[in-house]
Amino acid sequence: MPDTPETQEKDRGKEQPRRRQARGERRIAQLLEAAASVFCSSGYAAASTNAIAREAGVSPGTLYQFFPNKEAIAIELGDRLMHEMRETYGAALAPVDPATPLADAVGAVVDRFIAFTTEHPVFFALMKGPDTPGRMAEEHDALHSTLVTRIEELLGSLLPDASAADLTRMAHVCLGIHKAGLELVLTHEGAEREAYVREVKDVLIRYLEPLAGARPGTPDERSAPEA
Amino acid sequence: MPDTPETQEKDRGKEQPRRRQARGERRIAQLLEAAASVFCSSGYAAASTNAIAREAGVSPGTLYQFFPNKEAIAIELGDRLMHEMRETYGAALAPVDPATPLADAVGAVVDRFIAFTTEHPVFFALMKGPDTPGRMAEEHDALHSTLVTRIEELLGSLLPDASAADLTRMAHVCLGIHKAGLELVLTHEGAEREAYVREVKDVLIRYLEPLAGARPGTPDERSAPEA
DNA sequence: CCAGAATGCGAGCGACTACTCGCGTTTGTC
DNA sequence: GACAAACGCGAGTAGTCGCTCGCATTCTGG
Repeated sequence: MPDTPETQEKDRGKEQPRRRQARGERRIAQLLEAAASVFCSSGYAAASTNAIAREAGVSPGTLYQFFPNKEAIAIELGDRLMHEMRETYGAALAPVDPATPLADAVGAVVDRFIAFTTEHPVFFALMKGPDTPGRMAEEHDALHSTLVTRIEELLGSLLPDASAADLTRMAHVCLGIHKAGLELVLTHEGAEREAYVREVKDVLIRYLEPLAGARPGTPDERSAPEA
Repeated sequence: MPDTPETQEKDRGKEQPRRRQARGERRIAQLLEAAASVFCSSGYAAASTNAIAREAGVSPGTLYQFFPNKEAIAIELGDRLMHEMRETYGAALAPVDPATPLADAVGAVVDRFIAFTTEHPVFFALMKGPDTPGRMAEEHDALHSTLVTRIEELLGSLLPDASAADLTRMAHVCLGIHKAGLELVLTHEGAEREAYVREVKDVLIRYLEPLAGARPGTPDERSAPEA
């Protein structure tokens, strides 16, 4: 009889999450926190599961009680980060109000993403490295595509005559600038970090402003260089 | 008697390059080429010495006849790349003629670096990864510092009133933009690649142009967007 | 209170790594 | 042609990695 409840359970839910006690949930959170720390300082590939377990103060066997393999740790971490990002900054991904001045729109988006990344440095660490595993890269690509599409929409409202290829290219350039800026911002602290944030915004605004032409807004309000 | 010629040889020249036959030099070039290919597709850390030897069509033992360890392969590769870059594009690092229009100066430098990187993709691969070994990172930092200094000099001639901190920050931003642009350029081919090159130049020119103020040159000659 | 599940441990397994060693082959030199 | 040095090989070494397994402990539903 192949239809015993056990068999059905194993066949139906591909990876039915076994019943967890409160203790287990705490361990999972603890392990993910440790993994974030280790990933952040070593990158994904160089991070060893034994090191993660040690950082969390548990044995390797305990780690594998809650995660089937190393990749699953990164995936779960990525899922939680994505979820929190969508929950906290979902508005930053929404189509922008065409009445908003360009400088304000760019500034707001950059501020939000920089705030999220400085609070969760592991997010950048996992996205940067070329050593991220299969499903992780997929998630990254998905986020990347989402952002490119949003930027394309914004640019399309500014440049109705531009071709789709041009819009896509410009969107990729904007994302590239933002990513390079993130790296610079994260390597500085305090006032210097603030200065870099302003600089990144200026780069984006000056790149996009000539394209906007005669638009409503206050183009002179952009932050001026100290010189 | 510790002063036998053999002892002196071992003590004096730290790693006296043993006498090579023409065959050996060929093998070294062959191994470096194979290493470049493997580093390029896997990054430094993920590249295995056995894979490099296999790619070169030799045994692991042969590889270690010419290189003391894995790091030495990357270092020798880096040294040869640096040497070739300085030899070929040394002029691009020299102080710019203040009479050159900004757009031309930026365009020339970007063109040269992009040409070098597309011809030697392993250069970018080794510089990008966070997994590069000790001396490799030092070389990268040295090149980075050199470039920052050159850009600071250029910016200083444009903005005599700016503070040193501001100049350094702007130089880092310029380098970051260039690096991000390189990544975009390398992931495209043909006409699309050309379009990205133009875009990167525009980003830099529009970032720097407002700072130059009323300068001689032909500011309207910069490439216009297709829109 | 007690059976069974969830949790926890850490020695250990197989696979992979950078790297070595002993021995045979090729090459330059006198 | 002989001798030494350079070249070439590939099985083998020690170490690390992700991951497993058997067994002890703690929790929880009935």
